[in-house]
Formats: sequence, structure tokens, C-alpha cells
Amino acid sequence: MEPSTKDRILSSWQDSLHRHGFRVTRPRQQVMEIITSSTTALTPQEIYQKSLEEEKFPGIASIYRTLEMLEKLGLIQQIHQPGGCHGIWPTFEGHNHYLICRDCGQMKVIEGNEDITGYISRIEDQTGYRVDDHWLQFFGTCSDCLD
Amino acid sequence: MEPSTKDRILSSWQDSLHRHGFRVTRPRQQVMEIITSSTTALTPQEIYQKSLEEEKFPGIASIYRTLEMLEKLGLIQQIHQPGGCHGIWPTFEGHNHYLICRDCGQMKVIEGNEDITGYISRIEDQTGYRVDDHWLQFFGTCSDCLD
DNA sequence: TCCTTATTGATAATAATTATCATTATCAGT
DNA sequence: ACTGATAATGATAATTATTATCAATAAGGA
Repeated sequence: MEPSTKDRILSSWQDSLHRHGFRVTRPRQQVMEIITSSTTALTPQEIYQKSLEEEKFPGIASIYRTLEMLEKLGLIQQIHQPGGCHGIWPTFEGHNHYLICRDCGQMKVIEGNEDITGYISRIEDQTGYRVDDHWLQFFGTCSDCLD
Repeated sequence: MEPSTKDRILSSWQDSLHRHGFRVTRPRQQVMEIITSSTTALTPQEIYQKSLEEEKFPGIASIYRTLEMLEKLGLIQQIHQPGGCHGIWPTFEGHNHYLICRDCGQMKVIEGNEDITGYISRIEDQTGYRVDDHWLQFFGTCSDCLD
């Protein structure tokens, strides 16, 4: 049976932990499982709440420690959302743009290969800034919530 | 003498408070003054710290209350920043994009009249989402920090 | 299986935000 | 300008979120 996208991510994350000398512990696995299973960006507290549904769950401190580690490894990032603050979301290759449903929070990642270099050049000329990165997020309603 | 941009903003903010039945008090004036004078997006705590430099300063609770009011009136918004969370920034007419210096935090507002509607249409077709808003922020180095 | 030590859980400490309530000050109506 | 109704404040308690501490535990190489 083909490994699912989620399984491939989880497996690559475990490899990354090993490569960097981090142990793959039960609490860490639980946090990674929750993050990669979610269709919405979750806050640390939301991740903790979800973990409570399991038989054995991590302490809140381990949630924060795991998130800190995953972020340092570049495996997750904070996505900023309207009317609140950031939720955790996996990092993918290349530059990405994000699409968020206002109703259900469902997130979609879009490969950010759209050409806005012309726009960036004009901004640099106008302002004297040197631009090296950008965030582009779209908000709207997903097909499920449109019904 | 011509009123400065800042004075015009402050005056329109005071009008807005009056129109909505809010009183223009000293603590509120101090908070509005600090926000409109800043070249960087400030957190509530940073605004409080700046207010402490004045002879008479607001209690921390009034800072939060004022920010809540200004946000409800649509006069300010939260700008999300890399490696931290949001800072407060005035809202301007129309759709805007933001340019933030990583070094000094200096912000520039760009009229977001650049045409990305084609991009949005393609995203809607690909994903089935209906997109009604977007955030676009650029990060880089301002001309002062480039020297 | 054993041993080293990274990691955990429990909890204390810190920081940020919100709620409470008696006192103060804005401003509409004289 | 004065006055009164009450919105707003300041002080602080309560709540919530995050970080630090440290003895006990468990991952994973030998």
C-alpha cells in the first residue's frame, strides 16, 4: 500500500529529528501526528486539547518544547490568521502562499511560483527598500462552506 | 500652517470617537498620539512602555481598552510580523500592502492597487474557494538600514 | 539488556490579557 | 461657566498563556 502524504511527512520529520540528534519520543510523535492530521492551523493550546483525547497524553510543557524544536528544524511555521493570532502549519518546499477559509479554518497551500517579481522591483524602486521575502495569504470560503 | 498627516489622522480619529458616542479622554489621546507617531507597528506593551515616559500616563488596562475600541472602529489593525506576533498599525483607505524592515521594524504602506485579480481567479478555479480578501506583506531592509 | 543522558511530567514562575468596582472626569444640557 | 448623569479610569484581582526548574523516566547506541 502506498504511504499517504501524511505518512511521508511524518517519516521525513522523524528522519530529520534523528539526523539532528533528537530522540523520537511518544509525546513528540503525538504532537507531530496531530499537526499533520489537521486541516486547520492549530495553536499550541489547541494541539494540547486534541492530545487530551488520547489515552496517554503529553504535558503542556512538552507541547511547547516540541513546537519549538520543530520550528527550529524548519518543519513547521506560524501562520497568521485574521481575528486572532498564529496557528501551526507544516513547512513545505519552496515559497508558498496560503488560502484560509474564514468559516472552518481549512487551509490550502499554493505553490507561490506566481510571478510578482515585477511588483517587487517597482516597490524597491519606489521605497528604497530591498525586499527579500513576502507573505501572501488569501481569505475566503472553501467549497464545503459555500454549500 | 498646514496640518501634518499625523494631525489629520488624529483629528479624524477624534471625530470618529465623537460620532460613535465615545468620549475623547486623556488616556485615549495619549494612546492615539503614540500610535500615529510611530514608524513601527507597536504591541500593547510597547505602547504602554512609551506612555510611561509622559508626566501622567494611562493604566495598562486603559491601553488595552483603547486599542479594543480603536480596532472596533476600524481605525487600527494588527499587523503580523516575522518572529513574533502582531503590532498595532493605523488602517488606511482602500486595500493596502505592507513593507516591513527586518532590522528596524520601520513600516511602509503601499496602496494595494496592483492587479492580482488574475492570480485570484486562477486560485478560485483550482481550489473551489471563493476568495474575498488577501494579505500581502513584504520583508526586507529599509534604505536607512542598508547603509 | 544495560547505561548514558536527552526528555518528560509536574509544577512553580513569569508574562500578558481580561474582569471588577469604587472613584474620576467628559460633555450635553442648562 | 456650572451641573449632573454616566462613561471611563486606575488599581488590582483573576485568568490565561508561556517559560523555567528539577527529580524521575525512557530512547537508543554499545
